[in-house]
Amino acid sequence: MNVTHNSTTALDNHLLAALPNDELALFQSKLVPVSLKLGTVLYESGDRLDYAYFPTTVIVSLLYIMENGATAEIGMVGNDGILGIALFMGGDTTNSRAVVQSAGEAFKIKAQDLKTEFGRGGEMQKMLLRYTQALMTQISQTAVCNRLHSLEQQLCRWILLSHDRLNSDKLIMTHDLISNMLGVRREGVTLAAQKLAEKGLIINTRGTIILIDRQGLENAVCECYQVVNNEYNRLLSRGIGRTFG
Amino acid sequence: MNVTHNSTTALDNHLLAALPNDELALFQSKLVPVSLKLGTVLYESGDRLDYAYFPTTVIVSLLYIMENGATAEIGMVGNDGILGIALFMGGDTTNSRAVVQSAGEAFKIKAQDLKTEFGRGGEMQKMLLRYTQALMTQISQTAVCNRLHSLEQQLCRWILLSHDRLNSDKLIMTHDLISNMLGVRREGVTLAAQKLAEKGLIINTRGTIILIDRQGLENAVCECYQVVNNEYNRLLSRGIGRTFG
DNA sequence: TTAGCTTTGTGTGTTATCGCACAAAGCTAA
DNA sequence: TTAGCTTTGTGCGATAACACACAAAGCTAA
Repeated sequence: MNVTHNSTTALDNHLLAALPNDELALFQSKLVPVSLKLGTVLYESGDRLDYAYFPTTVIVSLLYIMENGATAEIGMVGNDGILGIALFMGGDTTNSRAVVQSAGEAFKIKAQDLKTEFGRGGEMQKMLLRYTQALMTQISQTAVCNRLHSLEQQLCRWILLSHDRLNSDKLIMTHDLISNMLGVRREGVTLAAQKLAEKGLIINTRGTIILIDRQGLENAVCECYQVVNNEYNRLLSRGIGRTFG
Repeated sequence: MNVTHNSTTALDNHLLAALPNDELALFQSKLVPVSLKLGTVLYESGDRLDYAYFPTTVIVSLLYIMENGATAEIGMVGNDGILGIALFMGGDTTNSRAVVQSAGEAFKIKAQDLKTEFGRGGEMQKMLLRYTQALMTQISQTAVCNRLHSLEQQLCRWILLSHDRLNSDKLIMTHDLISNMLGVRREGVTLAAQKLAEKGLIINTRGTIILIDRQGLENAVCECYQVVNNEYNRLLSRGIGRTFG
């Protein structure tokens, strides 16, 4: 293969890992490993999608961008999911920007190949639809969380979501970037992160948040986190969150 | 038919109307007309779905309910859509409460019948998936709107969304109910509605909001409204919104 | 017509977040 | 080591929405 620095396998993506062996075998030749850097934009809002991506170690944020440039995250996709849902849902284009929030690896597949596989109507189709429903739950819970919960709680949620999709306790992420995800001011993130640090849950260093008390964060987070986690577990019968670290 | 008070036809639902005649013909015998009163709960969060519903004149809100009883709407479904997406997406249960926001008519279909039709993979399947994507856009836009826009703008948006799905300029709706939808205080809705009334866009009467300047509301609303409208038009090639009176 | 209920209107003080300005600290490369 | 850039910390006034309390107005049914 032409990319040698990708050390992950298709099985590192939960969706692919859940496929029956024979379906995955057929599919696997279409998968091309790619390495994605922080800040890479996989899709811009309105783009026609040429590829879908199955993350293994990369984490991608789905952002909506307003006319005035303000941004807010509607969902986060890591090794639990796929990017490019619009392909099989029928839209071909997306309304969100997909941007790499944490550098890492993924497998990409040509749009037409994914559509063909989906059209076959096998286990792959069922799984993609169940994943889409889980993502809808995540987006919905983001909507109500944005409405009803404090910034500190939402930051907890965001840190936990990231940590679940990461094999590390270090989130390489500035407050400024987080503020773009959460759709709040940078200073607001700094204040909230300070409060979490005072409680001994994280350590703030320049450009990095170090998670030191995962259980404490789970105690501090709003219910939204667990609701979404439960739904992923139920629909994909393969946990994220607690099944890590 | 055993229900005589339903004067609407399947074609009053945009999804059904968009089906090829032969597909609709096969399907139509499975559709049972129902009349739904304000406040009726079609699904409770966590319920297994026994029926799906195609609204013709009824409007249904999808609400998320928090542990402390607080509620917030994630989406609104009228004659533009269907209730019971989880059936074909594979979940069988839903995380939201579906509650009648404006009384009216709908056609219901047994869960298994909808699944069977979806499994056939015809135009019906494509249409349901495209609708689901449009609904995802609505939910996503709700998430960012909750984060970034003022209550007054959001009330505008909510009134316009309702009006689009209604053949009337009178929204029979108390401020208290609206506050549950928007996830804000009742007093907040009263204040915002007063501001809109001062601008001559609506008239507030007890239990009813009368829309008197639709264009004015469209000027006052945030971009979120039109973004969602455009996506429905694009995906379902049948407008809501401007295509009404 | 009156009593009771629902719905809307209003006042007061509190809190969370915002917007802006700028200082302090930490990296990086000449 | 220093200069310049990035990132974080902090202060302050403004604003939007909150919580609570209660008055006023509008319906409805005895």
